[in-house]
Amino acid sequence: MSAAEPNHAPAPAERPLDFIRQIVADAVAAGQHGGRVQTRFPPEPNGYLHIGHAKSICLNFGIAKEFGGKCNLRFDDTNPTTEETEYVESIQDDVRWLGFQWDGLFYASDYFEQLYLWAEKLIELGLAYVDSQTSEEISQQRGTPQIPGTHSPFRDRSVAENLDLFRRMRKGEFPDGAHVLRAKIDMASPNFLLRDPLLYRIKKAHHHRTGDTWCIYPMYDYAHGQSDSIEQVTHSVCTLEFDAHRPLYDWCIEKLGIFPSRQHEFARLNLTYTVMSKRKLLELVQAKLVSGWDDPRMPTICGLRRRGYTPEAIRAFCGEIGITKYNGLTDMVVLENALRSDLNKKAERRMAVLKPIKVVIENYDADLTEQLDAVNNPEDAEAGTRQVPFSREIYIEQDDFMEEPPKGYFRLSPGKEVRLRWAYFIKCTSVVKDEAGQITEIRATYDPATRGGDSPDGRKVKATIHWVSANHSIPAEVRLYDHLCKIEDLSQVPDGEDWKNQLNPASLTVLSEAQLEPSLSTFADGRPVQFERLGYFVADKDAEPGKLVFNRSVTLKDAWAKAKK
RNA sequence: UGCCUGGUAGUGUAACGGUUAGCACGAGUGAUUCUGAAUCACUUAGUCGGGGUUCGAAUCCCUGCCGGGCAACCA
Repeated sequence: MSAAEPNHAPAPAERPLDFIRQIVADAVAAGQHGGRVQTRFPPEPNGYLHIGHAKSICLNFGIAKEFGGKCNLRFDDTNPTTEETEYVESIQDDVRWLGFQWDGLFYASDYFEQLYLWAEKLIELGLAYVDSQTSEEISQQRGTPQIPGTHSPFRDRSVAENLDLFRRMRKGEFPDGAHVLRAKIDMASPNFLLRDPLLYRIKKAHHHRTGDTWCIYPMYDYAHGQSDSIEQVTHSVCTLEFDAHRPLYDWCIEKLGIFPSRQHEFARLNLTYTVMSKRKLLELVQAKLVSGWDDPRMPTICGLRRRGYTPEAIRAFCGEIGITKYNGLTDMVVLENALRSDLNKKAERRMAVLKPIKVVIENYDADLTEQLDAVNNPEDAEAGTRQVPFSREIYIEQDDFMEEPPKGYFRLSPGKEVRLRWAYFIKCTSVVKDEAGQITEIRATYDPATRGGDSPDGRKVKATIHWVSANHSIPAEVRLYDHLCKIEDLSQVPDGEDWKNQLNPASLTVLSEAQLEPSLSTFADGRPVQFERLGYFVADKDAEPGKLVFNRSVTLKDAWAKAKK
C-alpha cells in the first residue's frame, strides 16, 4: 500500500482496504498488466438479482471505479434450459438502478465459437476427449473423497477420433447425453473438479440468444475462465464456493496459453430471517407464496426497490458489511439501519393514522377548519413547511390511547393531556363504548392557547401524537411487512425438512382503513416519506385512482415497543 | 473418513511480529427533544483450546476442536 506520498494522495479511505482490494492494489503497485484493472459482474440470467448480488456488484464495479479500471456486465448464459430474456432485462435494470454503469456488455454466448475452437485445441493437445458413457457411469467412476476415480474406457481415444466425434456432436448427429467432452486431467486428484471434468454436453435446446445455432454448450468451468480471459479480466472475483474450481480455471487458461485472468473468492452474503438463494426465491415465486420476484418481502433488488429501499442505502450497506472469506450471517437490522439512516435525511414527514380511532374535541367549533403549519423535515430545512387541516373530529392511532395505561405509558388516557403534533394540547375527558364494551370514540377538550403545539404557560406533556382531520383525511391501504422467515438462520433447517415451513405467516399485514393527511396524495409518485412516529413508507404500484396503497419500507426504532417486551 | 477454506465482543469487521486489540451495529445508562425517532455523551463485551518460535504472537509453526465448501451433462 502506498501511504508513501501524503502530499498529493487523495482523501484517505475511511476504511482500510478489504483483502480483495488489497490484492488489486498490490497488483497495480507491481505494475501488473501495466496497472490496468478489469473486473466483471457475471450473473447467470436464470433469476432476479438479490441483495447478495448487490454485494458482488458493489465490489466489482467499486474496484473498477476506485482503481481507474473497467467493469463489464457479462451474462453467463451457457445453460439454455434455465435462462431467459426476462432475466437479462431485469438484471440490467437492477444494476443500473443500483447506480452502476458497465463498460462492456457481453454474454458468454458471444464466445461460443471461440470456446469451441479452443476445445478442439485441447483435443489436439491430447488434453480432452469425447466420452460416450452415460452420466451414471461417469458419476460412478468419479470415485469418492478417499477412493480415486477410474479411467473412462474412452479416455484414450485418438485425437482424430475425438475431433471427429466432437465435430459431429456440434453438427447435431447425436442425441442429448450420447457424448460429452471431458478434460483429461487426473482421475486420482483429491479435487473432484480435476477428475476429468466435463467441458461440453449436448443439449438440443433453444438458447435465448443463439437460438438453434448450437446443440452443444460449454460447462461453467470451461466457459467462465476463458470468457474472463477474452475480456482481459485482471481480477475475476467470485464467491467462496468456487474456490475449489480455481485449479481448473487456471488449468484451462494455462493449457490454452491465453490471457491469465486470476480468480479471487470472497464470502457470499447471508442475512438473518430471509433466503438468499435463487433456487429458493424461484420456489417462492412459482408456488405463489409471494406475489412475484418484486414482492416487497423478497430480498431481491426489485423487491427491495418496491419496498422502498434506495440505491444509496443498499450501497452503504454493502460498504458496511465488508469483504472477507468468513462465512457469516449478517443481521438484517444492519440493512434496515442503512435505510433508516438514508431516509432520515431525505424523506419528508407526514402524518398518517394506520389504525384509526375517532376523537371528538368537545370544545372545538364544529364548523371550523384551521390550517396549521407543519415542518416537512426537521433534518432538512430546505424541505420547508406545509399546512395541515384541523377540525373538531380527528383520528388518532388506536395504540396511542389506553383506557387503563400501564406504568410508563405516556400517551393519551382518561384525564391525561398530550400534544397533537403541530396542533394543540388535548385532554381526554371520556370514552364512548358500544354494547360489546369496545371503545368507539374518545372525547376530549383542547386548549386554544396551545395552537401550533406550544404552551404559553410552559406546561409540559409527556407525549406528542400524530393525527389526521376526519373530514379531510384520505383513506388508503397500507401494507406492513415483517421478516420473510420465522427463524434467523435458514441454513440450519435440516436436510429433508421443507424450509418453507419456516416462512413467517405474519410477513404481510394489510391495513385497509388507514387515514392519511391530504398532502400525502402527492406522494403517489414513489418518493419516500416518513409517517411520523411509524416508519418510512412508499407508494406501491398497486395504487389506483382513488385508492392509494403504501408499503412500509422500515419502521422507526421504537423504544416503547422494546420496553413493552 | 480425503481435499480445500475459515475461526477477533451478541453480530459484522480492523490489525500486515511491536499501541491500553480499534470501528460500526446491537445492548445498557444519561442528556436533549413538538416523532418513545433523530442527535449527543458514557458504559458493556472479544483474539476457539493446547503446545511451540520470538525480547515481543490475534498475526508465524505444530496440534486439537468447531464452522463452511467439494463426488450436477447447474452456475
